[in-house]
Amino acid sequence: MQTKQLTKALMQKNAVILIVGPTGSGKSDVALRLARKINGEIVSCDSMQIYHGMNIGTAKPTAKELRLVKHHLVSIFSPRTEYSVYRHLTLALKVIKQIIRKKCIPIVVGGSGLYLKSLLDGLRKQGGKQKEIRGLLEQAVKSEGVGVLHNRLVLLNPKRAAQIHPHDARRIVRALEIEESVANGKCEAKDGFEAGLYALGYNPQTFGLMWERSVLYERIEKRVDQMLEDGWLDEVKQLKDSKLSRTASQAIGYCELLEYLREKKTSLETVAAEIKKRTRHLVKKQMTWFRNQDARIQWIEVSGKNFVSDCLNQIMCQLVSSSVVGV
RNA sequence: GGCCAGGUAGCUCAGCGGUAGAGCAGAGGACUGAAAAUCCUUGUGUCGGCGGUUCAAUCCCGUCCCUGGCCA
Repeated sequence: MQTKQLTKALMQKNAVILIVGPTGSGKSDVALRLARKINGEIVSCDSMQIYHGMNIGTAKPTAKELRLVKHHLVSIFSPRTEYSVYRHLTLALKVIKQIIRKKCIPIVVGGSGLYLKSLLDGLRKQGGKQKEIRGLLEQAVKSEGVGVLHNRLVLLNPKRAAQIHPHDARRIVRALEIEESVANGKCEAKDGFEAGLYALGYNPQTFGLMWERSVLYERIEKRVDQMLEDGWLDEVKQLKDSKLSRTASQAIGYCELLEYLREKKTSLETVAAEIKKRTRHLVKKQMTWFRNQDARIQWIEVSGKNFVSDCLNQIMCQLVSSSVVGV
């Protein structure tokens, strides 16, 4: 099958290709090659790459790569803004629609599990962050303890309470925030649903890149060193005066490097080790998520130097066979 | 060479006459508007070697080895 035909077939089927996997798995490289081959545009599904000024540490595609293929939802917000799953879902859906209208194939790339899941399956409409209510609840966690709040949730919404561990303050606060904002009439009852790709009639094809963990760990450690060599510290210096939002400040490495710049209490080596550690934790968490959360992912075992080409071939084969068979 | 302090889980260290425990790392898991976040589960290791005292020694005594500090 010619790639032109494939593109056409994919378009007719309303296909959206998704490439997922842990950080450092090479998703972006594979996606870039695929996009060039089948006339695709890339939609980032990454909670940190949406911030401009945070490039090296979030492993964004290079300027050259960004020029080569159209990328969406990369560097579109200031690190001072808060971001959320919901916001990402609405933006991503909009962008995907536009790409298809242009007769291109959307290729979603990312490692943020929840973002991917919400994009595929949608999100319950339950009202956004209620600043005052959440603030009070967070106070209450400090003064009364999580246990008290969990008990309150048990009374208000026993079903939800049963799903959340009594120590998980963050989720308990959010759940109570929803209950209370509905009770206060601050938002509508929460039975609506924000549809995802499946419900909207798209045809998602999800591929996952899976490495042997120890090999991926090695890649990641090298990558952190490389980022520092590439001037990550200078990038962080630029951010020094702009207060990172609650969400942006969660990005691995940025807070650590800012602290290092502020008061050189430890060596850069120690900071680098800490960054590597957090990244390893991330990889592990992502692997757990993808392994258990979504059975629809078509896994591709990755290894070796030519993994980008190998992956690309496998994905092309799968796409061809699925459009011939007619998924 | 002398004196002192140490040698306990992969790492940092608690402990103490009845054969051990925390934090971190590692592993597994959860996940519905902060997700690169948040939370849960999981610890047998010649307690440096060898001798001795004791019913019993990681713990006391002797000795040897190793590490750090101070004095020569």
